[in-house]
Amino acid sequence: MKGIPPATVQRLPIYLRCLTEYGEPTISSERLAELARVNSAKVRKDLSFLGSYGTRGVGYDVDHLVHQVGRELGLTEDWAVCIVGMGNLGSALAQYGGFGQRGFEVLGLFDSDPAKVGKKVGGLVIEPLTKFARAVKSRRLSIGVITTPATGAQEVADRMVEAGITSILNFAPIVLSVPDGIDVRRVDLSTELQICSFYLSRSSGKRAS
Amino acid sequence: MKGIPPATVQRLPIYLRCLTEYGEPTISSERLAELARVNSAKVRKDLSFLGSYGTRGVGYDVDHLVHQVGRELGLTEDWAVCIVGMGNLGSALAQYGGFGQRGFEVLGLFDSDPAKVGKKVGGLVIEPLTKFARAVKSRRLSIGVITTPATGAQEVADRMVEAGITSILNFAPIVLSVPDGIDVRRVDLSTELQICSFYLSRSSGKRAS
DNA sequence: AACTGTGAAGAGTTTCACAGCG
DNA sequence: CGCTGTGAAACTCTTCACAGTT
Repeated sequence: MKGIPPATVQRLPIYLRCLTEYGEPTISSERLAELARVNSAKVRKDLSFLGSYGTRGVGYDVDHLVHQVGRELGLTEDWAVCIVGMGNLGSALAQYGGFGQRGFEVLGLFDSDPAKVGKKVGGLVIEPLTKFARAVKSRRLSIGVITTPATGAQEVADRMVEAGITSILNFAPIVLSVPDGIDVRRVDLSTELQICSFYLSRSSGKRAS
Repeated sequence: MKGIPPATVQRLPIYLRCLTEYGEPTISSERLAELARVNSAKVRKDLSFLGSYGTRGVGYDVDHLVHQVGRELGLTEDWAVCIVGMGNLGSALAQYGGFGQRGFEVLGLFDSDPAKVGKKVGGLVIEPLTKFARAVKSRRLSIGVITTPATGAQEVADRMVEAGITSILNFAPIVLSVPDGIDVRRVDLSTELQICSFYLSRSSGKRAS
């Protein structure tokens, strides 16, 4: 009875954000589409995968929809996040509010550099990688964020997989090799820049995604 | 005589990275596919959009291919990048090596907070936003990176567009509204986390990208 | 009357499978 | 023989258009 298309999953977080920021009690697909900058048919089709939560002639009840989308995204549970690699980017993310948001909590910061271990970042003490596997178990860490340099990222990923983490957010500029069943999301600055460059050099800025 | 599909453009930077890290003089589509973790037919089709740069029975000349892909991505030109919003993330990006890489140079750091203006980050002095428009012109800044909080991001985007920037990389958790012809790429941590959450809660980690 | 939910058409993307070249 | 380049098939995603509901 399941099977939400990946393309839809990618948009659900955007809808959720637009909805939580919206002031009124109900919203039409047209209005939500405008806020999320997509086509209104897409909104309706996307939402229809979650069930029939709209009212014809009226629209969607915002609170109810927020609840349903959040539930679908698994945000009723709280996910424990760890960050490995406490350079500038790792530290920035550790302090970033986006985590503290609904559904996520940073419960571990790790670095292999002894000089960094023991320092405090955003209320947490940086731990050595040797403590990683045990921490994953005891704190039930389930999302691993990799912010190491490219060198070392694969090794960190291997350790994560071995420790039982199945969901990895990779900021290192490298394509990670992981077993089936592990979900890796790549957030890659230089890739994005190069795509900017492509469309810039055509000087006919079409495209988004 | 042009028209590289968006899906292909997204993958070119990955191929480029794999190629530059590869040690041997030639590479087969099979091998490159393995490194980039995609299907080999996809590699061949993608590369065929650039022209026929392979040799049947042999594979692709790595150096030649690096050159062609780089050219296609517009990396022969050097793009001037500016970062607006010098909090933790902005500072981290300013110091991030990924920029200095081939094709990009950070030539402006801006913040509206007078307390930050004048400080030095990664060799550049933070400037007030009031100097932004002039700097875009004089330094030919062409890629704008937004690392402000969600509040203020839209205003920064408006200023960028007005100043003549047509390519924006947005790290703020908000959907920007910009005129046609402006290319906005979103890099959104909380969105990615929520997608992680979705696949985690199904506990059957299928998917990538 | 207003707006949802959805079949069906259309566009884009991936994969297959193999002809054709080196 | 090995590997590219590519038509064609399969699949996914988007958009249209409208029947159906409140």
